[in-house]
Amino acid sequence: MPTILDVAEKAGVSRSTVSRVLTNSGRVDPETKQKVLAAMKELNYQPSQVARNLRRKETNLIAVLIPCISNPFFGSLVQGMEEVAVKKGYHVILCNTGEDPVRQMEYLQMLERKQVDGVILTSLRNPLEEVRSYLQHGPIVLVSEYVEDNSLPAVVIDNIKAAERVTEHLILKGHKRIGFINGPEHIILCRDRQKGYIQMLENYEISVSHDLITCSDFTIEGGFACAKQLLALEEKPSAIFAANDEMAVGVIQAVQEQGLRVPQDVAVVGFDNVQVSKVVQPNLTTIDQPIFQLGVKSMELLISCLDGDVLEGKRIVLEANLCIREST
Amino acid sequence: MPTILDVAEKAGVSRSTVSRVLTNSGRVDPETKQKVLAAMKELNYQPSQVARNLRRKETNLIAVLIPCISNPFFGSLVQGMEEVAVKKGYHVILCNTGEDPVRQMEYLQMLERKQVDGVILTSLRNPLEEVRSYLQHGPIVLVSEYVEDNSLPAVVIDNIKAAERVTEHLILKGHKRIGFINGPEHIILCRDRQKGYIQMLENYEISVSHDLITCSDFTIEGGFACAKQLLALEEKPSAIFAANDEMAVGVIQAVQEQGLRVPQDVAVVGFDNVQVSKVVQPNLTTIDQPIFQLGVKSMELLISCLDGDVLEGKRIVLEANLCIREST
DNA sequence: CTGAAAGCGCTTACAG
DNA sequence: CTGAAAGCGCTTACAG
Repeated sequence: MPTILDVAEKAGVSRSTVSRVLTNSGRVDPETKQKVLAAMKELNYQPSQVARNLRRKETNLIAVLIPCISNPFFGSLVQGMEEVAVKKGYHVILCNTGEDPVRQMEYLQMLERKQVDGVILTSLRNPLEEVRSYLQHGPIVLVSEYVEDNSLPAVVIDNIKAAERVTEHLILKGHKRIGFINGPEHIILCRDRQKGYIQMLENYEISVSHDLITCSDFTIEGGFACAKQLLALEEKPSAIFAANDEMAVGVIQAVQEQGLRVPQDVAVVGFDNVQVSKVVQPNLTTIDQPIFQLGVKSMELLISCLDGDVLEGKRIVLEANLCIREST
Repeated sequence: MPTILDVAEKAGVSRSTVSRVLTNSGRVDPETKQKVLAAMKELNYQPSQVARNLRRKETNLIAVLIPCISNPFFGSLVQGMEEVAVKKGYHVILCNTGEDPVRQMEYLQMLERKQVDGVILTSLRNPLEEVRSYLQHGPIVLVSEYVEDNSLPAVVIDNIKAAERVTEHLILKGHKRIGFINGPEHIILCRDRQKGYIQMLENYEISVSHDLITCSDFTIEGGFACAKQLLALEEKPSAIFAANDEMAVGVIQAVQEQGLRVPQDVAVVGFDNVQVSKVVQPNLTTIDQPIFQLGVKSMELLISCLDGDVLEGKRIVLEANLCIREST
């Protein structure tokens, strides 16, 4: 592989000069520049990114930590991030945590070892203190996740408001016994969705019944199991709100398995508006989460940090609308 | 940030020695080692990966080029790759090409610039010659894609055989007019699926009717449009085989929109066995492609190349079985 | 406008 | 078992 020195020799200049044309910095005589360019072409020269990185103390790499890339929600999120990153001269290192706190910390160490310039987190599985200690090595941005004290910048939707909308929609349709299937409770956005659900019931002076509130794992199977449990209650719910679309699909399957109809016997609402919501029969009423945009904005935010912007505690909130289809 | 020199000073040794304990190479007096370890701990030292990379001329990074990470098929594929990579001390750089040949070449340049040690490609959108010219800079492995001359190692399924199985299954169910909706024809695996379809028709001496063969883009909408076209024929097909599950979902929607039933009026088969195949009603008969395993094997193959194995032209073929459900 | 020199933070023969 | 020295391939003040 030719190095910068080979180019310099071939062009009859010093490597400083080659470097200048490489980085387009400093004044270079146009004629000299042509000679250098010609030499580079002739040798088929490509600068070593690693050497440049060591010198400049940057990597142009961003670590993106997500629970599971085979989940379409995270797929869209990462897609948004990647497009922005490439446009700005960065690349994305994909880090599947499998929700494992240990692996999350291992990936965070990439920041410390100067393997990446910054990190985007989609879920916080470790004490905030510990995560924050990595900030000395580079910026960290949260997406679809945030911390109450705003000590880390975040890009989110208003999950409380979204869940309120869903609940109000069901109430206005005449439902009073509304089941709720939440995701894992350690996730703040799940707690928010539950808050919104409860808040809106209270707004309409509907008593909150705790046997109607269940909790699962964001999978079809999980939603199915919770729905069976809810449908086995003395006083069955006439509507079920699941905290994501996959679980809502499981709910529909459980309802139909009991010989009941959606929405006539049980109305169902999901959350996210991923592809399955338009495939399942009946099509799912859901919250249209701007997944791709969440990815875009989070990467833009991170890169603006890297460019020197200070935005401790900045929180960007995107709009998420209710998308009414056949299941309610 | 502390460097190796800071550690050396604190421990009262040379940086060579620190480096030796860092890399666990060469003989180091146990006592000296303890001193060094203690100094590292005290300074909270982490070696710079970039400096090590420059010196060792490796990056421990793999570029994975895929058309679109928000597609669950590629999500599962990448998940398999990432797990293997991390286990072996590598990280994955995610490269979304959007099927754009120009972007594909740009990403390939990462190999030349020594930003990555190797590349995995899921689709070849550029002349083989050009892609092969990058081999001088590092290994390239294909997955779910291959080249006829085996000049690049590949991990695949036997798409001809799989399509034959599908077609035979339909024939044995009594179907004689079987529509086929293929993916983009420039993709070799699509050409193979079509070959299998035609081959099996010929085996059973069923004439191949070219108005029954259509071609689309692997999306639900694309499958829907092709199905409408097929269903508008004078002699309608009694079964439709789509080259992936998304298009098969579109087929089911088109059939049902016409007031026809699946499978009684039109049987439908997909390909891949992704999540939607179990959500759509009726559940889809499909080819169960070992997606995650394709990812695993391709990364293992690439890393074995990096470890020095020579495997030009190696082709690994995984099993893919027919998964019969309600749509046939 | 251009070059000589130092330095980014490691690793690795080579001596001892 | 340990250290001094060279070097990976760039970039960047500093002189001129």
